[in-house]
Amino acid sequence: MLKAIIDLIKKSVKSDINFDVFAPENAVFGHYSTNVALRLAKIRKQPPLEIAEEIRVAVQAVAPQGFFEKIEIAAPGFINFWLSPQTLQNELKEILIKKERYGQSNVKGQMSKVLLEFLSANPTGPIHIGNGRGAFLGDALANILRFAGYAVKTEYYVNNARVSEQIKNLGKTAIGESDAYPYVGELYFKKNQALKKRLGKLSASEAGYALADHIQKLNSDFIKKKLKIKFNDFFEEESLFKSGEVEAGLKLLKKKKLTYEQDGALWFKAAGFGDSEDRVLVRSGGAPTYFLTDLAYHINKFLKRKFDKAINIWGADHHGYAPRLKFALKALAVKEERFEIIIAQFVRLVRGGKEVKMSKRKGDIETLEKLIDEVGLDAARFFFLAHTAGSHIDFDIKLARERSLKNPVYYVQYAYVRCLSILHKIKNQKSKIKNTNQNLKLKLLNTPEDIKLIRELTRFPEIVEDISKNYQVHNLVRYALELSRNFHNFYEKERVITDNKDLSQSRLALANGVLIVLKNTLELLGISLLEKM
RNA sequence: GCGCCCAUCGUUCAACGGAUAGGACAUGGGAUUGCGGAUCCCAUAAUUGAGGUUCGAUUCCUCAUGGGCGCACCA
Repeated sequence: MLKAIIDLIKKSVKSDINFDVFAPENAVFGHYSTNVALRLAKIRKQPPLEIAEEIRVAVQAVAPQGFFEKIEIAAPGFINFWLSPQTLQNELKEILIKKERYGQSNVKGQMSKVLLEFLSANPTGPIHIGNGRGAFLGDALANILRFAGYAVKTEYYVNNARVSEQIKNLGKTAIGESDAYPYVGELYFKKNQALKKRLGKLSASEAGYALADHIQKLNSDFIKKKLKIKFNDFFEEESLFKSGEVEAGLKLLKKKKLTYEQDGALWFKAAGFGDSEDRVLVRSGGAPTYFLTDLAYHINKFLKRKFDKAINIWGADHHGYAPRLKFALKALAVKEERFEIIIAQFVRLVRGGKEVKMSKRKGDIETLEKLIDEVGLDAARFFFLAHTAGSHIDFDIKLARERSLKNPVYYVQYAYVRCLSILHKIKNQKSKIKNTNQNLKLKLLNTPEDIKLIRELTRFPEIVEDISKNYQVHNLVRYALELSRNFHNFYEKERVITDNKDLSQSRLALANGVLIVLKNTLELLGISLLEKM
């Protein structure tokens, strides 16, 4: 379809034009629609409806016999396409053959090696609810990108540099010289007096480093066992000092004449690359800033490990920092399209309609662990993944608990269980219906419910492909809900097990298709597949 | 003061610049003799305001209003 359209355009227009082929939200406009005639109208100085008709004829000429049910033209100039039942039935066959590979693709050529960094909570305290958003988003996005054919590594950056202010302050807190992190005693020393004793003998910097190590171990353990998120690597900031990469990074910047000294500090000429002001790399006391080590970290990502692309998921409180790093990488000739920062807006915590103000006073931290204990991992994960990263969302803890049984995640899981239940029933009945792809009479799947359900299944690869480009993971959550709805609807109106053996056989194939796609979807999202509920 | 993000049914979230703005929760009705009722069907209900660009604007631009977050030789 695209080919016919593009060929036609090439013949008639010299300049490039942008047009879309999309699946309309409203089913009355067909399975696919295009606005190409509208876009072409001005260039060709011709009425859109006339162009649309021309394209319709051209598409029909190259389409295989019976591929489309119909192609209609609608004012002001859309061309709407309906796939024939036969086309859809063939696609169902594809699903049954490809199974868990259905929707998978291979990215060839450039930009296929991707580093996805996310979560990266400071090792100065527990992981809180706000971190949850980036955590689930990163994990699901990694799954989706891998499925779409990218070679993805996931990484968690541990900010544990001995020389950093935060580690020193953490250390001071540990040895009783500060109360910068007032919850430390309650959370980490109360049940571990030995740790407190051990740290008490150390300098602030060493105590901070050791405590950060202890905290990070607890956090990593939580991530692995309770969040069920696996990282390929935990990359330690401190390691950049040990390896000499911080020094090397500094040398590189100096060599490129991107630095200067002023007020005893070393500055990076960020303003020259579009930043609002220059930035400090080395403080007047001689200590490197976070910016310098972070830059060394990104030099490591791009120049040492040679990732084609680095995607960072950050909380909204870091958005002001993003331009600095972007401009610095630009100065080092790292192409802009190789670096992507996804800003996840804050989650506003609400309890029974009232905002919960996060405070560092002890016992007042809304940890992600507490939330998961209250509402369950699947429900929490589904909630966070359901919204686009840019929106400011409210999380009502009270409501989440009260309504945990009404969480939409169960709607999806129930669809899966229901589907599975039918297949088990057939198996147990030792019926004559066989679970096989041989001699299927898929043309029997011709009721509106059959067609609608198959069509929904065939959207899966398109959704995955879109997300691999726009990173809008919430679209897959919405798809999971829509597919489930379609299945529940189908279930009410049609039967899988009927008196007609051939029809039953075909419907069984359809149920298998639903199971396959639903499984693929939930696995990408990281939502559990339940056998029964 | 400057910058980034957000504003959509009662509530909470969707909608690559496309056609009749979609779902969930809440509210009000309805669905029993067959595959699991954690389901299905129906109804009520929304684009913050004022301009602009466009064949077409919830979407882009300007201003206003109201929120979130930044603006360190913290991370």
